[in-house]
Amino acid sequence: MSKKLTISIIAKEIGIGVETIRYYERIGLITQPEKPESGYRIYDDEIFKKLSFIKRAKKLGFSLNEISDIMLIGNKGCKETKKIATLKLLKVKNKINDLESISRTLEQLIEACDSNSKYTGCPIFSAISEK
Amino acid sequence: MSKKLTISIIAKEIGIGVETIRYYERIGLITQPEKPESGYRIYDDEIFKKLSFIKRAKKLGFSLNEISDIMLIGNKGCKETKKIATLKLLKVKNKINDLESISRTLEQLIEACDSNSKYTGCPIFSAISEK
DNA sequence: ATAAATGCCGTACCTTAGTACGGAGTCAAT
DNA sequence: ATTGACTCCGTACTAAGGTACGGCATTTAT
Repeated sequence: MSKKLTISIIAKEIGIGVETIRYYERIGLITQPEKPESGYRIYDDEIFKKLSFIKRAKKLGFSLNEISDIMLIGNKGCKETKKIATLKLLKVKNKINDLESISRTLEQLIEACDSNSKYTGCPIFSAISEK
Repeated sequence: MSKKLTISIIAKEIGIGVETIRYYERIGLITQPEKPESGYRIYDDEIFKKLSFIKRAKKLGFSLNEISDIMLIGNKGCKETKKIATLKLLKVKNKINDLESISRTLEQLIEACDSNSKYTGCPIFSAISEK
């Protein structure tokens, strides 16, 4: 007989924690499998697809909530899924802009530290202090 | 007599919540001012400088913990402050890279949705599904 | 003088995505 | 048969940065 797909087998295979799977079940992201009288979860192969889907979607920056929506919409609601992705893209781009502005400022300040004579205090501290 | 600098005056002036100031005091980011027998916090002008400092440092992406460190180091520990800023810059750049990769992928997927014939399902869903 | 506004404190709650724990039951191997 | 590994469940905890609440005291304005 082939090995039973217990939660730790799945977790190891996918590369996440047992508790993470239980957590996904708790929040309804995946459904709990039928359990025999022992009470142990026994999964079928579908779980690999689902957890891999979640893993890949997470890499694309989607939150578990968004992933839940995308899975519910499925393969037929392209318009809705595109909308979710478009909103996400917008948020990502805004975030990039914010971070790039921060990055530029930090670079300048660090540069100023390097070319700093000892007598004028810390350019970074001064920049944050100054009105 | 000039107005007493109560917590709500300060909060309004700086543009943060009263609870936020209390929170900053709780975590030791700023010190609670002396309180007269009434028990009310009465601030002096210094608080404006400190809260403005915090606000600006937050805009530069520093966490409250980092801000606490930077304030403690003050104007004379440029080397240390520069180190904090350099680490932050690194983290910011890494984050930007992550987000840019996500952004590119999302753009491609959204594009694929636009040029999608009705019969092939949702390119976004497919992309996340596919092994 | 009285009512409204503001203040106090401690605690709980929020978000997101998990992680940890404790006590009990079960499964696999020796 | 017993040990050790695995599983169950519910609950609490984590990070970070706050926000909200309840009950009471005080201050300010009318």
